Amino acid sequence: MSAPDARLGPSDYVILGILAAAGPMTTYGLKRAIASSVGYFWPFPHAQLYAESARLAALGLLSETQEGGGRRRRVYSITPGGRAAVGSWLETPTPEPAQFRDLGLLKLAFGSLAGPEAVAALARDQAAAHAERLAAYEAYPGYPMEPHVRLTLELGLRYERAALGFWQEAILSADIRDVVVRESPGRDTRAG
Amino acid sequence: MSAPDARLGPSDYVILGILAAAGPMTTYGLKRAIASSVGYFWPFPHAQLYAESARLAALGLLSETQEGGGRRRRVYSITPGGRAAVGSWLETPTPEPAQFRDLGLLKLAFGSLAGPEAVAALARDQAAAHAERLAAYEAYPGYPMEPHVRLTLELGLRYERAALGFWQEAILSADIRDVVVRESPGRDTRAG
DNA sequence: GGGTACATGTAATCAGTTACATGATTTA
DNA sequence: TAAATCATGTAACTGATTACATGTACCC
Repeated sequence: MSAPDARLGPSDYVILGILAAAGPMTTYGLKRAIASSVGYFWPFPHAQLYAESARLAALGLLSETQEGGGRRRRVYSITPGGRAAVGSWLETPTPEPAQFRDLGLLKLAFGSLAGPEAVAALARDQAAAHAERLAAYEAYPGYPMEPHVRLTLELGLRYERAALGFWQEAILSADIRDVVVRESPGRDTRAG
Repeated sequence: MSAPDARLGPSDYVILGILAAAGPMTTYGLKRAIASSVGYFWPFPHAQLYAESARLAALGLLSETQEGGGRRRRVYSITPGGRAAVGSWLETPTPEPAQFRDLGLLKLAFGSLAGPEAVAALARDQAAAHAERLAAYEAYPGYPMEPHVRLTLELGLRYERAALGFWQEAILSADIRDVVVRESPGRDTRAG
């Protein structure tokens, strides 16, 4: 059935998924649609959209038409091939672990190079930042949101709460290693 | 004092930080040192080390010497300039929010395109994967680990626990949106 | 009618990844 | 001593980010 499966990356599936779910739109439309859905946790700078969607069109997974009017913007829609590609992607398992890139955490790892003062300042900073994000998450409007997307937000919330708690404990403990010490004795590894 | 501050990225600070903390080593040594510290959450493919550390040497932040023996491996050590760079990096605040790239979450966001069956399968998958990682984290040896690094692991643990709980609830609920529904009543959307 | 914010796009660069290649060391 | 594994490195490519440039709408 001639699947033209040149390797697609996650970003490609974001584009395909949005178009499959919400119908044809311009590149700018894509930008907004992404920003209001997976954009919360999957960064996607708009410049990339142009390259990426052109490539998908070349692969036959999108079809591209130009507007007639003054500025001839491109409008993309998904082809049956594209739809099939998202579908099978959604159904294949996802072995790769999630990766989180946290600059604060990175700095913490090198805390021994800075004084305890600097580490404490870092903790205060990070706690504040996470509190702010948490508040922003909680403030999102509930109504016009696709349920699955809302779910992803729920996990985002939990991550933020975990981070906030972590950094707050780090603040409270004069010596930072108390965070772990306090955790260790009572911790039964119930992961089994 | 002529700080040659060509923009440094996080990866650069990883290299500088390791060398500052643990003394001179070969590129391969760096690879291992990274793997056993921040490598848990900050992926750093070894191929990048060669390019990156050469660049840092060119900037005068590292000094590079060749071994005399059969294979003339490069040994890097940090210069005073390099040490200063890490130091000031550690002391400047970190405004950028952490970003987590989670393929499972991305698929969940597009759950409406797949059947509830597929979403349920996804949830089962993800729960299993996170449980496994959680177990791996908990199994790390405690003793020879630098306390700050251990702390980062602690946050990693909490993230994994949050994710595990999330996906487990998703499994349990026949209809996936229950995860949110159950959360909602207690949560007053205080966004005004 | 000029400023400001939103919309639309290109180009250059940089970081990250994959793939490959080969040398050294251990082990069966 | 052959196979396997660990160590070391290069090259090519793809994806992500930055910077810029310009167009259009609205608002004062």
